Amino acid sequence: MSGNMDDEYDLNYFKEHDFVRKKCSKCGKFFWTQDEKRKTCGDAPCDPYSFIDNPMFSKPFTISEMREYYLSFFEKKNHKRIERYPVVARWRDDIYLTIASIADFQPFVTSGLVPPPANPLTISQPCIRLDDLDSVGMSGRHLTLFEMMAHHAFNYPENEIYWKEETVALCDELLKSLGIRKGEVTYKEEPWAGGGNAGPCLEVLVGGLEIATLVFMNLEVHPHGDIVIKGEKYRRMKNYIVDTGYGLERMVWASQGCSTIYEATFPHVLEKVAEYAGLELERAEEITSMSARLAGSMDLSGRIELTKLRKNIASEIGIDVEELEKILRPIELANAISDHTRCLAFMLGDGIVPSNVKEGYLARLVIRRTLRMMKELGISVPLYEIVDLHLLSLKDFPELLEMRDIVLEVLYREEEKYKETIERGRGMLRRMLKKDTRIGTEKLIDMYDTHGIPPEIVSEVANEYDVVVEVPANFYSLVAERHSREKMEIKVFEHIDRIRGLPSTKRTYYERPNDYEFESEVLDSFDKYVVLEHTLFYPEGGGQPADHGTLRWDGGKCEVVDVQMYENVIVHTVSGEIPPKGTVVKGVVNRERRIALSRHHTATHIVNWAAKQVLGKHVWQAGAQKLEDRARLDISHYKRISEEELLEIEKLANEIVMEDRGVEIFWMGRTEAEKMFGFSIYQGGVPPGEKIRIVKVGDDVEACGGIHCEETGRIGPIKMIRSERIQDGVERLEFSAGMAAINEIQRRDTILQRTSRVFSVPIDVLEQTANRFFEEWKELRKEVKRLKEEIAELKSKLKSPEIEKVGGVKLYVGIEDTADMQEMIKMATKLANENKVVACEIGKDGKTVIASPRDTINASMLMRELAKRFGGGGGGNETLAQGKLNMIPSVDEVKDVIRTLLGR
RNA sequence: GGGCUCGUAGCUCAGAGGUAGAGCGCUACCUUCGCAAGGUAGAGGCCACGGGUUCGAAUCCCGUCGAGUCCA
Repeated sequence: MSGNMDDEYDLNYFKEHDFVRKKCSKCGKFFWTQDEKRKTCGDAPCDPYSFIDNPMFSKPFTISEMREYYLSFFEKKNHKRIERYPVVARWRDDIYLTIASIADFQPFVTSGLVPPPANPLTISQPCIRLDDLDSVGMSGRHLTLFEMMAHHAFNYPENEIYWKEETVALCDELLKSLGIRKGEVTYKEEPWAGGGNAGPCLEVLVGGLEIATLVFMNLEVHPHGDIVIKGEKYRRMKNYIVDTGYGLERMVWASQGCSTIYEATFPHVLEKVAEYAGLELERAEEITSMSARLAGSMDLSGRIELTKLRKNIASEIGIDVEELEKILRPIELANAISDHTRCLAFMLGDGIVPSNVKEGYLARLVIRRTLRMMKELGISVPLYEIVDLHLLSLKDFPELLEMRDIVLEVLYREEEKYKETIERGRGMLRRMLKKDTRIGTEKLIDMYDTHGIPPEIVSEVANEYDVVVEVPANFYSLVAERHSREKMEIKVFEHIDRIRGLPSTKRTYYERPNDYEFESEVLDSFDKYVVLEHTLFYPEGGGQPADHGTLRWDGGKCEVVDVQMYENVIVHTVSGEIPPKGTVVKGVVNRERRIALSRHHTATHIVNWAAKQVLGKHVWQAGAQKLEDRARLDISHYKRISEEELLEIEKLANEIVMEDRGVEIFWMGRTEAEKMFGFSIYQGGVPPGEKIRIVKVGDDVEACGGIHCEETGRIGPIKMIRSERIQDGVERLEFSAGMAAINEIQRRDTILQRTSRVFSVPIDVLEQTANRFFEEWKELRKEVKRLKEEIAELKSKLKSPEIEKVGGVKLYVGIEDTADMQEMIKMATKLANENKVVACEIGKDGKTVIASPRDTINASMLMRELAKRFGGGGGGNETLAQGKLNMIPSVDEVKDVIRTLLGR
């Protein structure tokens, strides 16, 4: 760490309020305190918790009370209260979940590009962090979901709101007002870095607990930076940000002085969960409290520390580790279950659909983890009931309750699905164990990786067969090894450096969406690329493919086959000769293609909206692609879309078309747009920049850079083609719009017409006719099979007299005129089985079947010998062989082959 | 986005180039006062679909559709 950070903390506020800077006698870090006698920094593991059974504040607070107290405190201090953001970070493409309050304002507000929604502001932001999953429930202080209360000030060179002095003063005043006594707060110096930014930071410690972090973000990663933190070079930013984070649940915990944060945060759910599990929490109160206190003084990360923790606590209390484990484990599980279900209430309530991809996978991870723990604890009520307890009690978040029906159904389905997976796995294991009683590491990994069966289940089933399974300690890293990452190739334009010197291309396609011809100067041209001063050609983006067309100039012409935008420079890829630099070219955009693409684009917005109406608010665009003849829209949804729903979506979409609504397109400040329309504007990803382009189609509002129809009526008909499940939890809708829809409808109609002609029936009865034919065909097939057997029976009886003896074996050779393979097999096997005859049936086309009784002649060898002699191929087993001969042998020739075979 | 599995009787699955199978369930009969159970016989298969390789494909290869699962 660079030494020049030290004076960052030398604040007047500290000096004026009797704070002194000290060096922790244990960890050696510096901290500020009003307590002359204090030697340690106040943080774990240097100090133990002192607030348990000894509340830090003047009165106990509930979550609601503390949140309101905090927010109104800062409101009184001229901060604007801001509504919370969703826990799924839709406005960002670098993280799935909201992990901190500052995440709400990254990257555009923090970089200075976009003004904040208010300045300064205060917020209580629910955040989800899944990195410490293993500690949740055990440590007494880890939660998957917590509320980060914060006040933020965004300072610019020309406009400073406030900085370190005021931030610390506000913090100190807040804590004083809560009843903290002088000398009980320490401010520990701890430089902070993360996400490309860094800065000095003070950790606020009370009673051994870190309740807040005051970050002064003023550095950014830079290759020539002069400040080094954690091995990275940073430099000062022009703007600097007060990024505070107060742990709501921790403050409530400190105010109550109960054993764990779980008791402070969701006491009612915890009680219920204990009740479901038949636990009596009071009886273990003393041990829990002791354990929590000790856990506080430990830095928990990873398994090893946890076992160490157990040992310490056990020796402290004076019982052995197993005994302690038995008492603590169920309580820890109850804690974790209560926590995870609260996390799920927010995840699903904010619209995450469990899936095997993206944020949906994280939701599934939490769901399955919870189910496993519920099973271990012997809870038989369904998962959704526990989540429902949270939904009903989270009165400060009525928006979650609005999603209740969907959330509960999703959870019900997930639980059923998981049960099925486990059941299937058990079946597989039982079958496996019947054959092979060894289960190696390889098999274990395979079961988990391929079928999702965790090692616990494998051991459990193996125990039924008295098979001991050894689970390697590094099991999950072995799984990870299997997925050794292949690096994705990021396509970078090869001539990017040449392009960088050029001015941004003027994009006239936005102003003149109905023009297809223009003239412009060639700013640069090389290889097969052309850059113009301005262009009507739309570059690929937002799921809309590039325009095609032609460029003409004095003495030349070329086809535009692709258009891309690199750093605001639009590059036309052409085939044919290229216009020389400096010439003026006439560009003509392919009109049909452009119209088809824009129809599909506008239609995509409408279909997305319609799908939300029909399926629910959790529906979110997961990707989209427009083509000339159709468009694809991927949406998040937790079950298959039924035929009826698809028709309903189609109807709704076409209604919007027929209402012929105007499509409004305008540019708007990002923050303002988010405020006005919500985060649902980011359906197709997050566009960069301060101003974003808003496209309103009917009631659908999205940030979108695409080219659209001016009225919905211009889209023409929208025809849903099909829905497809592309991932678990992601449905793809395929549809055509405009002329493409007409083509699709006509294509389908033609198929119907022709098919009904095949059956000579009207279209109306086509389905029942096809059904009838299929049923009859199946009947006839059975009938034919029965008849063939009957024929074979009869024929084989007739053949008995023709049997003759060759070299000690009875032989029948028949040349069949009409029989097919199946029939010949039946005849031959009958002769072989009932009359102990080597039967050789040869069809007119050379297809041959040989059946031989055991201990006579190997049918397969005979077949191969015949094939060798007469051309063709074939084989089989000892008693039955099939094949095809190119020349049909006479009976005598067959006998001859048999004689030589027997002679050997 | 990437990887790995799997689609065979109503259900659970075996078969892994050579005549499509087992258990449960179903139907009928036998046994019983009746039920449970047992015995006997039987029905029930576009082996997901479309191509290819082969004398021959449920089986091997490619594609499509459907399902499961792990990783990011």
